[in-house]
Amino acid sequence: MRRQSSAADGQRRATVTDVARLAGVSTATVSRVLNRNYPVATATRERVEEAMRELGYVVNAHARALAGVSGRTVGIIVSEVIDPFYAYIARGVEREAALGDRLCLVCCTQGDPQRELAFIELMHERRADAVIVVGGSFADRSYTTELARRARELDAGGSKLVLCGRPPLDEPAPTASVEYDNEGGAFAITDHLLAQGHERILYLGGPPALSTTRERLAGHRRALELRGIARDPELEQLGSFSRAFGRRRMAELLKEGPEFTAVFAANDIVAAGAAQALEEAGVRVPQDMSLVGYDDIPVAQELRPRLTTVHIPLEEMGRQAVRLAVSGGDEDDWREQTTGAVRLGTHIVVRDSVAAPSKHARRV
Amino acid sequence: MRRQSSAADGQRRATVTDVARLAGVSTATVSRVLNRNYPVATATRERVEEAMRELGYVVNAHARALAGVSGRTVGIIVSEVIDPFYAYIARGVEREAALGDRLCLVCCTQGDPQRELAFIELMHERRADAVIVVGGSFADRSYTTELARRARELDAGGSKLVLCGRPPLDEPAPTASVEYDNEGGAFAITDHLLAQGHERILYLGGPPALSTTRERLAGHRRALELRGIARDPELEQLGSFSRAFGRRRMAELLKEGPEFTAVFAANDIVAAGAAQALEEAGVRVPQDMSLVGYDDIPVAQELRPRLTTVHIPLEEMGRQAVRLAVSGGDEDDWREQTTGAVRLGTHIVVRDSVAAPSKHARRV
DNA sequence: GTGAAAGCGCTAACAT
DNA sequence: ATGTTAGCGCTTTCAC
Repeated sequence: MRRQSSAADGQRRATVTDVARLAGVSTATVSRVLNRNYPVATATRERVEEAMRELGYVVNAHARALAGVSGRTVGIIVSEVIDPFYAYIARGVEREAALGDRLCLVCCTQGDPQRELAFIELMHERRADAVIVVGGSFADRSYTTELARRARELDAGGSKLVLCGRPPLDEPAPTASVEYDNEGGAFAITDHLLAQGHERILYLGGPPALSTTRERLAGHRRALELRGIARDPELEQLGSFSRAFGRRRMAELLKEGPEFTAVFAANDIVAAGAAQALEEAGVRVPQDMSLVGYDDIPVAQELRPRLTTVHIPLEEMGRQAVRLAVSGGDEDDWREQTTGAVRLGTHIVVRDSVAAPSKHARRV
Repeated sequence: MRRQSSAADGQRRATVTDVARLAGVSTATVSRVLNRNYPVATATRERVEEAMRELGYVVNAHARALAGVSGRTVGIIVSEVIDPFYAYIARGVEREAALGDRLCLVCCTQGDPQRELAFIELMHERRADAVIVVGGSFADRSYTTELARRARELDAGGSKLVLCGRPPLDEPAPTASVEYDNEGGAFAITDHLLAQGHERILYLGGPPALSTTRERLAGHRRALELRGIARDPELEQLGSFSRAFGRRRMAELLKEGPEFTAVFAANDIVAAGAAQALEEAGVRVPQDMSLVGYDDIPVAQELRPRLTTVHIPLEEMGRQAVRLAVSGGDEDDWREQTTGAVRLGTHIVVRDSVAAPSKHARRV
């Protein structure tokens, strides 16, 4: 015997057939009142609706999807939902999806590329209209190949893989992408520091292999070069994006490291950690040391002094990601291949954590 | 003609039938290698797997669900994903769901009860194994009735509605619930203030009609009573849970309001706003004014002075919510009705924002 | 305006 | 170990 319901006892949900019988009509009619996409006599409609109410009928989205209508779902894959960077993007995705009457399937990789791949597959199985992978990626050859394969499979089914906040695949593959001017933001904020007279700037944090780090570092270096400042490897202290890293490394460097008058933290979280280390070491910001971050998440405004950082239109990125992937909701596709790409701007927001370098030695 | 695919061109995804044909076996066999729940000759299995690879076959979760297997989905409804309170719970839900190979459907109500109801329906349509509604609720009669109805419908289908961080429905309904000792936490932290000698404590923020507010306020009042301190309506300044509210109302009260030596912000966000107003008014924390919050989200540690607040096991609440709802994954139900309820403890975490009231007038 | 019937892709008896 | 087949619940021609 087939298991009718997953619960302990064998209740059965009402189906269109039940509704049809009770209302004395055919299932086709029930379907028509359900979808209100076809004329149905008012009297009939009311009888059907009454029957549905009486039976506590709830349409089965799986059956509906199987019968050919879109599942109205978009998948979003982030590394961590409590990280504001991802959370804001997720919010944009959710809101835009909701506008198109879509629900979001979300999952967290916790930074594991293998999980990311597995989740893409899971969402494909669920026939998501789009699968949005968010955040930087590691430049691993076999990983990229796998990703491209998934993109092709998805595309072959009329779905789309969207890269959000990461560079396109080397390999050609049918993906859409939403980027932000990462390199430009890093360039701008470094230049801001340079303009204040800083020449020895510490770049702190960020996983070395992550695209996000590579791009920010590239912008930073370009700004240095443009002002004719030699790059000092000792001043590039990569690591991770954690608060703990920012605090620990900053403390170590303060104790025994190269000279510098400003810190460019790879993101605001790292900046928060660095700020704490600075505070604990009695180094005043910005008088003794300037500090900037990246991302402009809420903590930047909570720190004292308030953190000068680079703003990224995170929520908008999320929105664009779904717009790019789902061509106009119910309407028929207005273009052959919607394999688009958008690139949003970033800009620095000046707050209180930067000042001209102090004349005195910064070493305590 | 039926629309085979939603994309511009009419590609068709490979199905079990295609795989079966290419591998020269029956669809049953394909299904068997797919679910690895039945013996299949190694040679056959390899042939089938090869065929799948060749065809880029990806199983259709809808068809599978329709054929009787669980959709392996849990729904979670929060008011806002970027709010750490919800985000941490969501993380717990996601992680626990992932352990059972389930994906999360998440959506945001932005505080609108109507949207909440609508989302529950949507998730029911998708046959989620459980639907978890997170956060406080408004004590609206008709809303409660509707919620109870949804709970019954869900239950009738073998699914479950889980109330997470909110009190049970007045009306009897088949729901599971995960609560935290909200009243107790409020009692404890108020008592902490009282023990330091504060007698005039301002309770600031929180929507008056929200269950969360009611419970916290109740704990606050109980602590006052127990110490024989008369309650002063002027010292209960409810409002919202926003940072902006905390800042604005605090500023107003500082200018022209009742006397008080300590502030109990309804949550950490409000506390952050209040802290800013205090800072702007030149009132020092904790020397001139003590300040506490509720929730223990990251900002509490970022504020200076670090905020004394009440810790809630948010992530654990999320985990419990799914455990309660999904009885042991694949195994058959080991109990009749899993309509359980758990209540987790809260505790205050003492940091640096509280001191004994100053002898001098606090008014500036 | 409404009904009959053919699938959609998969799983699970039931045979063999 | 593998094949046959009957649904799962819905939408959608095609008739009437």
